[in-house]
Amino acid sequence: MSTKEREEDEKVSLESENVEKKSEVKGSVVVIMDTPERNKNQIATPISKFEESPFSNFLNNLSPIKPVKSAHFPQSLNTLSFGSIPSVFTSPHVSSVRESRFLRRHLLSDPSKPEFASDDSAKADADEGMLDGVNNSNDAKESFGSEISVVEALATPSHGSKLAVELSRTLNYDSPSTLPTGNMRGKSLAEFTGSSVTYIPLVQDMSGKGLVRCEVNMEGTNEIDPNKEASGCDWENLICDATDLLIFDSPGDPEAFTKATGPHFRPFGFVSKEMQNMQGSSQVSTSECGGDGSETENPSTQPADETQVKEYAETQNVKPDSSLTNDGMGAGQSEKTDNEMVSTLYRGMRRRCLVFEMVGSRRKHVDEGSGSSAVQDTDGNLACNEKQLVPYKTVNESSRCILPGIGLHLNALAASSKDGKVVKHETSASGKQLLITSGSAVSHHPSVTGQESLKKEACPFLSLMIIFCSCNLFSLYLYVITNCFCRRRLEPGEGEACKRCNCKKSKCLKLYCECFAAGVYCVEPCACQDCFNKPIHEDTVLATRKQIESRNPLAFAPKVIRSADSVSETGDDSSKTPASARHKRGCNCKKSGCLKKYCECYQGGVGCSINCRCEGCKNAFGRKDGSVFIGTDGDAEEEETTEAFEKSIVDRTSHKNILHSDVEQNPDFIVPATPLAFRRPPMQLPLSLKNKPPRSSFLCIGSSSGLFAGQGVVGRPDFFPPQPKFEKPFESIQEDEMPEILQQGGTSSPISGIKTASPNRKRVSPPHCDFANSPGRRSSRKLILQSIPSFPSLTPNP
DNA sequence: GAGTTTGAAACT
DNA sequence: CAGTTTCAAACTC
Repeated sequence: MSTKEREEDEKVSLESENVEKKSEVKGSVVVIMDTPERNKNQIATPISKFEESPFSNFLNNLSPIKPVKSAHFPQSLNTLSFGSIPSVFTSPHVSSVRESRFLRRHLLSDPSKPEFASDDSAKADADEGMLDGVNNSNDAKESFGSEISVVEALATPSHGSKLAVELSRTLNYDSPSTLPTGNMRGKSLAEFTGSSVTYIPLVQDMSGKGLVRCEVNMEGTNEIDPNKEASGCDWENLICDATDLLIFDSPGDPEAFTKATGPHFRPFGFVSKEMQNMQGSSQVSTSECGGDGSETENPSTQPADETQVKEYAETQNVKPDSSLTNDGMGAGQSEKTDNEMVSTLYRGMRRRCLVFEMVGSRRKHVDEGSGSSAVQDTDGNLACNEKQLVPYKTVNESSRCILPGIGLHLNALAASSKDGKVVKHETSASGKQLLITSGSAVSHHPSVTGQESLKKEACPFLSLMIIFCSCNLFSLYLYVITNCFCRRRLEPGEGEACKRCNCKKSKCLKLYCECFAAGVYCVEPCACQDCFNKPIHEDTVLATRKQIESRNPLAFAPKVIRSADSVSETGDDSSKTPASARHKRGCNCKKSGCLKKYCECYQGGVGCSINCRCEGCKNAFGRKDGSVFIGTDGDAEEEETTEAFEKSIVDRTSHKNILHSDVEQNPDFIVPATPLAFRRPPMQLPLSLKNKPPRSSFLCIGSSSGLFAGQGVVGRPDFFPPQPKFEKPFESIQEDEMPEILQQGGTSSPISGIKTASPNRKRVSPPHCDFANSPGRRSSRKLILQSIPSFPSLTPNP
């Protein structure tokens, strides 16, 4: 080519660039993008325009962050952030409500609407922005769920967190892929990366870390990921936590929740499960099941699809996900592009995993390329990411499936719960402690594998949060933080509660399996053989479950029914009710005298009842003949004990704490937590039946508390027999997550009848935490959850 | 950790 | 519904 030709070409390119710039500025979808390089160059101009905008100034003023290049900043905001930002702040309510609807939407919207985004940014309020945000949040949630595949889950978890994740992801990862549709995409990598990069600085700045990196990225890097990852800001932790909280808290929309939590939960998605998963995850970044959690959610749901899609995308350069791009990508796409495309695709395919996948892909790039400094940033983070990636890449489907994202989350929790120290470790390592400082912090672990990656992504999110906080969203921010604390506290207890089975012949598809019976998937800690109780085999699990339920509709209902009138945990009430609890079916003990855990009544911490056919009943909680007080009717005594017990509880800041203490006193206590897990009742199950097991982790929490209160009152105080296995799950979780409504909600479950009987029904309606109140009410939780957003009224209402 | 006991779950 | 078998947890050593 002669120089002349070159010049001409350059001219052409410049023109095209200008066109692009204009289009970008306008937010038009169609942008002519050629090569990444050009894009890089191009980025500057458009940005400059924005720099001067009042909005950008506003941002600059608001946040301590000082964009290395202000120009970038605005742009990033336009493309990425603002579309997504709203989502973050859109209170959980919004997310919960709208998530399902918009999940896919944001992909489209974001890309197409730079303007839109900008407008949104300008107007924090814009509904559209909120919606998009929601959409983003959805994705984030999902992804988050996978990571969390931690906790959500406190499962679940595990909703809100996803929002944050989503947000971050959209900002960081999504933006590149999603922003502009069509041509944008082709070129986008460069630009997007640029934009994303620009965005990153903001986040990093927030953390005070990586301006340099940002710049580096800006200059040349196609690899957004490294930077982003590298950005390991303190905020990450916060975000993660927040996300977790959000996730868990916002069970509101069942669908959204389901999506967010992931398919896993549908069948069993129990809170307890999540908890377990979380624990596992934290412990195991490497472990297949637990560790995978972060990755897993999607895998479980669509492992095969993912891989296939990914391969397809890579080989074909085709974007499987139509939503992502209208136009094909540029012919000369870099691998990154492909990867991102793929990731994007994944996103469409499986939302939750996206984040992780994204990370993985990026990481992949990084690995391929010279090790990016970014990675170094936080060893822990990196390690985590790698771990995630490894499983993701190498691990076959099964391994991935093992842990749904949520599951991972839960595992993390569990781990944390098990070993609070461990959790702390993680948190400390990442420097996340900001929020976690509280002693309860334990929980945070969820972060470990999945979370960290998420966290990194979240950084942008945080920055945005900060900005918005300034905009009267601060309250929301605080709320998130608060939730984080709460959540974490719970986690420990919950995590411990995780059930572990040792099934060898039942394939964990029979009620012999505690995990299955509890409505949770088996996790790493389980020593089961030929286990089918995993997200991978979701269909099988569901089918089996249905079958069992067809025989016995109450098969998965809590074995111990408590009809406590409980009062609010806060417990001022004298009414703290005694809880009357009984075993659903009664025991049939003949040799144990109902004094050992062989006896389900005893195990459940309840006395034997008329329903029992036991012989020589000596149940410490109450004999069949009623000689011992127990639960059912002897309110007076019970109340006293109960009150005392509750007092102790009340003193404790959170239920978790309670659990902790209880656990300490009585190790067994922990166990129950797992069962909670029913984060979600089996999807298809009729509400009436399914409701009982508190489906959502949140629910479980609430319910658990209720149960807890009831039980605690009755049996525990003095002699702690074994903690009721059944109820533990519920107990562990409690927390604020359960809105009263939920509790009150319906008593569709068979149990309800009993509950109603309880003496003190007076429900004071403490704001949140009434879980304790009505064990029975839980049954209808499912419905309630749907209708009610987990997040109370926090509504930030910007 | 292996073996025994126990009672629920599953089967007939 | 009752009897038997299977199963895995709980328990013991």
